[in-house]
Amino acid sequence: MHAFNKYPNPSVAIDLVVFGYREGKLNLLLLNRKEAPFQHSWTLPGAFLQMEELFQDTCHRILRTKLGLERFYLEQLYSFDALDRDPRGRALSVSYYALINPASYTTTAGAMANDVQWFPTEDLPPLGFDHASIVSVALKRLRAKILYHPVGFELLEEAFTLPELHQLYEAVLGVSIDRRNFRRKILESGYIIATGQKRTGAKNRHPDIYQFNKAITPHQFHLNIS
Amino acid sequence: MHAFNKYPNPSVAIDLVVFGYREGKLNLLLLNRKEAPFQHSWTLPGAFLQMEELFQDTCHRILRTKLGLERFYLEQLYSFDALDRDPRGRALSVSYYALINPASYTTTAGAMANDVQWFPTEDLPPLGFDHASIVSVALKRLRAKILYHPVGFELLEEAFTLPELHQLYEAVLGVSIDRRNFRRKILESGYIIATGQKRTGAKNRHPDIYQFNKAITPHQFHLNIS
DNA sequence: CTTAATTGCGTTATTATGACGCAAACATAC
DNA sequence: GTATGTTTGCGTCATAATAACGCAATTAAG
Repeated sequence: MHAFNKYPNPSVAIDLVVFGYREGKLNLLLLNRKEAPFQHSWTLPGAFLQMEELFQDTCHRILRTKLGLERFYLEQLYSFDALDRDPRGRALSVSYYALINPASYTTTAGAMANDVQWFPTEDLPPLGFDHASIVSVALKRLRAKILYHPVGFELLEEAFTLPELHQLYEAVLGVSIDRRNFRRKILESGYIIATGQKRTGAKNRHPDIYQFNKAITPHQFHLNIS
Repeated sequence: MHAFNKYPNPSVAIDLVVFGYREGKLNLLLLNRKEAPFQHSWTLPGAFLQMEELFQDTCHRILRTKLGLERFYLEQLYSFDALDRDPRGRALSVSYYALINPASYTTTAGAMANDVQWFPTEDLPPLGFDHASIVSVALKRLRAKILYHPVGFELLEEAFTLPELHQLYEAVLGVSIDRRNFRRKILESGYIIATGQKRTGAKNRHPDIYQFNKAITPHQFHLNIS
């Protein structure tokens, strides 16, 4: 496999915006770079696209090998092209975003895992390269997507309660949503099914445990947050 | 400007899905290739990204120089990465879609303009490369976008009537929309303003002429087609 | 001055939404 | 066992949005 046009080609990086929901807040997995440029700066985990790789292959390489993540939702975000986005020379970034459940993430599994840390999205450190713009686009995309498509579940355990899902939506969107109307909308969508079990332990009423309904045909629902 | 990572880099093509509204139908501008690969096949107009170019620069180069288009709406669509999408070797495609008003397009202005032709989207010829998938993604995007964002106007003249806009929406979405409810929704959105003039010539009642309201603050409207 | 077609405006039944009330469930304290 | 404080689950109701129409005004042609 080889490139073929007579002009020189830019480098192509794949950068990942990895979202996780922790302690009631939307978090981002950032990497502390060990080498220049942006040494000791926080950046999005990424890698250069290899000649034989699909974008998804590179994403999997980063998520699995470098970070030690096995289960994730992955979607292409946007491609970035600023001429000066990498001080080493011309480098495009084809960026993806991933949704993971942090509980299934052991921080020691991957090659980079020790240099990686969760940050709440509302309290991010300065980011190297143009990664702040990438994060901004990713947040906008996630907030738009979660209103109409069933992606919230990707950030939770397989079994979850409606109050948990409700708090997740409030954290992601940054607004407060009426608990009872939220329940009605989500249940009417058919995307979640009760398991019959209840989450025990709390000192108040034990909420029902639900699961994502994999059997349902994909469709939009409308959460209509104003 | 130069690439810098130690591995060879893939070629990066920019491919354009150019939409136009002609004779009551949504059309696509396709290019008949003069050289291999896919000689004599219809393809999306495109070019290779040059080292100093932004994606938009390449898009403008294609639209202005090659096709002779001056006014257009342009938005990044998606990036494509199949290993075999170009028989010459590894080539990514960062694709954009453009909305233009075909009436403002003289088919002789650009370098490629003579090899270019409009095709209704529901009757496309076989396309070279992976351009059929790109078109499919573009159609999906346009149909989703036109429901909530004011992009329909980009396909019409500056001055247009509500029946024209109505037919455009029906053509793009491929569904029939109640004329009177459509009028109400669009007018309530505030995105169009009456000029006070009427389109003359028809043998029936002359419809009012409207313009896109550039002064309005961007917001979503909900056309809610089911 | 009809006729046929299209535009613009309006009505109404139905549905969806937002803002709540309230009892059931649970652990803890008494 | 009973009371208390808190959260969950279910339901109500006024209001807004929607879908499905009716109908008169407007125009050129007959």
